[in-house]
Formats: sequence, C-alpha cells, structure tokens
Amino acid sequence: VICDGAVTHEACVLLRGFAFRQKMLPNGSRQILAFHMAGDFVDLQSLYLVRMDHTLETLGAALVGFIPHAAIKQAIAGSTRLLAAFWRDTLIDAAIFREWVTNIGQRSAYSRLAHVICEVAWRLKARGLGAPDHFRFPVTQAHLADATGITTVHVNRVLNGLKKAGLVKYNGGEWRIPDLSALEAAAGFDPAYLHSETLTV
Amino acid sequence: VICDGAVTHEACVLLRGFAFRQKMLPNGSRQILAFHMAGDFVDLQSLYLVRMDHTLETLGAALVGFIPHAAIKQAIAGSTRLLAAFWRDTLIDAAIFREWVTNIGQRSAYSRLAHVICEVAWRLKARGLGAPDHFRFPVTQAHLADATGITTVHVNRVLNGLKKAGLVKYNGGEWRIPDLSALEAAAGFDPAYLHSETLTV
DNA sequence: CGAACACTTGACTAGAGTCAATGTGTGTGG
DNA sequence: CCACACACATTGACTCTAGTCAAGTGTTCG
Repeated sequence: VICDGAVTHEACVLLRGFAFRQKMLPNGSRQILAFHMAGDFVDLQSLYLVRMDHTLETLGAALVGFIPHAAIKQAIAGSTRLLAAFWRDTLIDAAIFREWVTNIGQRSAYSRLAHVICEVAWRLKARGLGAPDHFRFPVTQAHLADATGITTVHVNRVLNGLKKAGLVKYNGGEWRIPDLSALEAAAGFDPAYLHSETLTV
Repeated sequence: VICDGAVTHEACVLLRGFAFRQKMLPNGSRQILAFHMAGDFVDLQSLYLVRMDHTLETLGAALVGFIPHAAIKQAIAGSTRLLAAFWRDTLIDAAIFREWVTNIGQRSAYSRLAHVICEVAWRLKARGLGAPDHFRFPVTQAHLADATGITTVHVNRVLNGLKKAGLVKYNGGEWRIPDLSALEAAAGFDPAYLHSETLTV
C-alpha cells in the first residue's frame, strides 16, 4: 500500500480485511511491526511523519481508504475531541510497539507466539469482528515468524506445541481459541497495554 | 519517577541527566524500552494515555520537570505549531520503538548492541550534548542487556568484541567512538527512523 | 500437469543462556 | 585507616533453545 521511504500527503484507513507493517533489512530479513484489522486508522502517523520509515502491506484482499492530510488537519482544528481521539490512537499504536519490544526481547518462542495470537484475538473482540473464540486472521507461518523474530521452521514446531496443548486450532486463516484465558496464561498476556478502557476524552 | 499502572495528571520533561522506560514481567525479567536524555519530553503520551503501562526511571542523578496536563492542553489549543511539534514528538518515539522491535527481532547480539550505542550517539549529537566521538552515557551492562534482550554475561562478551574491534571504548559511563561510521556498519544502522530532518510544521 | 507456495519433519549446528566463581573498585562504618 | 559489604564486571565450563540445511508433502491455480 505504502512503501518505505515514500512521502505521503494522505492517511489511510483499513475498511475491510487485514494489513501489516514491516521493515526490510539490507540482509534480506524482515521484521513485521504490527498487524492491522478492519477499522484501524492505519497511517495516521503520516500526518506529521511524512516520510515513511517502513512499509505497509495488506494481508490478502483488503479495502483501503485514503484521506488527504489537509482534510484531517482541518477536522482536528475544529474539534478538540477529534484531536484527542486521533492522537490517542497513535499513542496506543506506540503502546503496542512497546509491548512487542517486550514480547520479542523477553519471552520464549512459545509465549511469543501465544502473545501475538492473544493480541489479535483481543483486538478483534474489542471491535466486534468474529466470534469470541473463533475468528479469521489470514497469516502464513512465515508472517508469524517475522512478527516474532523466530524462523518459520521453529514457528511450525512451536505452533504445533500450542495446538497439542489444546490452546489454539488453526486452519487456512481460521483460528479457534477454545480457552482464551489458558492461552493468555501461556503468553503472559496482560491486555492493559491495549488501553481499551473507556475513552477519557 | 513514574510507576507502571499509575494515573498521572502531569507530563514530565527531562532537564538534566538520563532516564529510561522499562516493563517488568511477572517472571522477574525486565525489558528496557527506551533511553532518554536531557531535553526529552519524556512523558507526553500521558496526556491521552492516562494510565501508565510501564515505568519511568532515571539513570543516575537527573533533573525532571513536571507540567500539568491542563496547561499543555491549553497551550496546544492556542497553537497549531505547538500541537504539531508535540504530536510529532510522540510519533518519533513510536518510530524509535519500531526500530527497537526490528533491532531485537532480527539482528545478532553484536549488531544489536552496536545499534543501541549508535542511536544514543546520534541523538546526543542531534542535541549537541557531548562531543561527536565522546559522550557520557551512564548505563551498566545490565541495562544494555535488558535493552537488547540478551543476558548480562553475553553483553560483557559481545561488548568486549566491539572493544577489540576498535569500535567503542567505554569506562565508567564515558563512551568513545573513534569511527562512528564503522560502528554504524556493524550495527546496520540507518538514522532515517529518528526523523531528525527539518521539521515540516 | 506442473509450478509455486505453504507446511512439515529430521538431523545437525551454533549462538546465546545458565551456573558458578572470581576480580575490581567504591563507599561506609568501626 | 583498615575491613567489609556491595555493585558491577569478567571469565570458564556446560547446556539448551532456536537456527540452518535439506528433503519431503500437500494444495492451489493457471
């Protein structure tokens, strides 16, 4: 959707489907920085960070809307509440990055994977997408590998471990989580960082 | 300075010294999320993310100022430029978190350490603190370990490797970098993510 | 049908962790 | 002023998690 290094004059919104942000390294490896789902104001940061420092890509078919920066700035100028909501949105993004740093830096491969799945489950739930224990999330194991900083081979093994432990079931992009709290325990997941508490605007 | 879970009504600024953000995990391990230096508006995010999801701590002696949220909001309401500058600041923080995710997720211990040191060197330079090849940065090896997601023992070994390669010299919080571009090469460092280009307010 | 892609599995390797001991400098109190 | 404690740094020996290499097995799709 938007490439690393690009200079943009409009922000984009994910209307349907999924997307993710990634950085490519000179040595060919890739780090996935975040996953996005329908309803995410994916690129608000471009408002003041005009040159992209990473790439935005969709995860399968998706519908993306673009809004000129000028229009957003005008809307913000007219509404303190809107400003607060938008700024807050970018701050939550940052909070999620912080949690990812922690996830990748401190947890075992097993917990890391569980954590990423928990996050997606929670965020989808918060948005009312999919059932509480069953949702669509079309990632390949290679995506999960690059998101967690482990290799695809190891993702495969660890994911099988999670499956054998009865914590997740997945099949072609369809995920089932029979017992979310058990998965959270395995992940060391604490949803506080998602800041989904009532807005204090 | 501010503890995880706390609810604040003022933001803080680092006037002198250094600080860092960290998350503690239930198992006792700790992840350092960012380092801050004199002049950083350390806690602007608290403006709209009132409950802290991590802890802010100083690195040795430091001077910290507090500004009530109400005062900031008032100032922002009166100046579009100020709003842009502040928002931008939090967005750069997020950009740095993204780079850290990449750093920890994809690079070797050797490059990771080099990368953290490069970042500090660049940010100090941008702010005119210390000489280009010589600065003060009072971290212990344990701090570096928790920042990069490796153990203190391994930090010690890797840091010795960097020292033997002639890339860094350090002594009780004093750092010397004889050849920054060589260190950058070892780190795979690209300063683009710091977004220090001229402000486009 | 065959190419491309995702997933799986096994065997081997290596980078980093763990455990444990020792060194070194600094500050404090008797 | 020395003894001691403490925090930080260093080193060695061993272990283990995760990476690498390589060979399959589906499965989809033109």
